[in-house]
Amino acid sequence: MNATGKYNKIKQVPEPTLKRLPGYLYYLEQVKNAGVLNISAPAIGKELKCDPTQVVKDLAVTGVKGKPRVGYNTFELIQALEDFIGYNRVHEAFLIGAGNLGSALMAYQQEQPLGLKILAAFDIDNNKIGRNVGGIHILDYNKLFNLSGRLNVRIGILTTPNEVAQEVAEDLISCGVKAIWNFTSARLNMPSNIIVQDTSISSYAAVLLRRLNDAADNI
Amino acid sequence: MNATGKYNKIKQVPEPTLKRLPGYLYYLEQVKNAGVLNISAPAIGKELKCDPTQVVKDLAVTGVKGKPRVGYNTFELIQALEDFIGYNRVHEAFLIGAGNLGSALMAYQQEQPLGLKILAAFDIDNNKIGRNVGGIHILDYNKLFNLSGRLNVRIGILTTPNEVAQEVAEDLISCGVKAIWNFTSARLNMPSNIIVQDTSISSYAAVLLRRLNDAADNI
DNA sequence: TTTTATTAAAGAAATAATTCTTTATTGTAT
DNA sequence: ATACAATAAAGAATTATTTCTTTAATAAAA
Repeated sequence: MNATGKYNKIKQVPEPTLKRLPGYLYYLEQVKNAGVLNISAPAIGKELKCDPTQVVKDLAVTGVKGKPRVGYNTFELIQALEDFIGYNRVHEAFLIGAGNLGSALMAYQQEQPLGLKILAAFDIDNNKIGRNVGGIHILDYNKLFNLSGRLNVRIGILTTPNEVAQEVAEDLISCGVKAIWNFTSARLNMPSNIIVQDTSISSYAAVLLRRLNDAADNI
Repeated sequence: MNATGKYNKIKQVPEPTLKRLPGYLYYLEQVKNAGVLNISAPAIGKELKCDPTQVVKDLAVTGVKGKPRVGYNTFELIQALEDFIGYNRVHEAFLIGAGNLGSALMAYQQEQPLGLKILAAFDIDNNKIGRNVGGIHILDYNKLFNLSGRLNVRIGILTTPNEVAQEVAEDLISCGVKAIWNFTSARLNMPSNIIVQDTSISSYAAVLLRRLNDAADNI
């Protein structure tokens, strides 16, 4: 039962749509900076090389209404997309595993906002502990439990070696984390109420390599 | 017309399947190291928390045949997966943009093989040029054209700022690159014969944030 | 040897996502 | 004013992907 008092089916927005939203946002920022007040779905579709009706459907998830012959209000659309994704709220996160990938993410979020604020990073390597990457301190992993008791961090970023991924993920949820952004290749075994977002770089590499191979086969 | 002399529909393997393959491979390596000679689809499915028939369908793309009541030969399956993805061939790549993300990828591929060999990285920043990350030299971007003339590199990894992504991508294809692994948020405008693999970190962040928000709505 | 349980493989059904079609709206031009 | 063209929105059809069902094969047990 939700706030409206009705049992309504939770119609989750499809993942492909969600993934396209930051792309629209990036383009719309450009458009806004160019001083364009209104933009139509066909115009967006043409620029982003995708179907205009798909643009309309994707943008509809934000609830913003466009006007025929005018399009959407650029500013309103940007605002709505940011709201919908969650960029206008503060999402605090811990990062575990300050290796290459972890450090990169810490540095990256400085220049490219991802909508989350990494409060601290944790590692077990004494060479890393105490250092600072992208404004984020790397702390001893043992301090995770103590620190999470005081803060209410709901997002854990997992950039550890594959071997310890499951173990660390379990630690994170025992610290109150509700969503895990998993960059390892390990498939995590988590309770159903925990959100796991797998982002395996090697998966993308595999797709690329295979597609290249397909192309070579069909010359 | 292909090698068999028949016009057969190029049935591309679905992207979701391709993305799952490295996961199987990672798990199978573990299993092999544990000395297990045969493994069944239900066993894999149970461990990886996915449908056993999907495992069967996914593995079928490699052409490996399993035996009823026995499963698949672990070694044969690993070999076939590596072959199918393309890990057993050398895929040379150039990386453009040795910033945070680019450097991370260079360092990362040392410890976590992605099936490709980054021959060199390029940047326009004099502070980066001449340095070495993960065994890869960072060269002046102007040298790209000269170097690509001598080497036959088919993969370009794009980790530049969004603003120059399109321009650099065009340079890459004029250098003979056939596939672009695009880490920027820019939507690239490329000829249809060029393979573009978009891997936007912010897309994943967006999905995670939204799902977390969905969960909060339904408490 | 015969039965039984397990499993891969192939096909069917269901679901999810995209693309296509129609309708209604609205600003612009006549 | 009136007609026209462009466009958002809603729904239908198509396509892709996943899940379910059936079948056939095979090793192990009786």
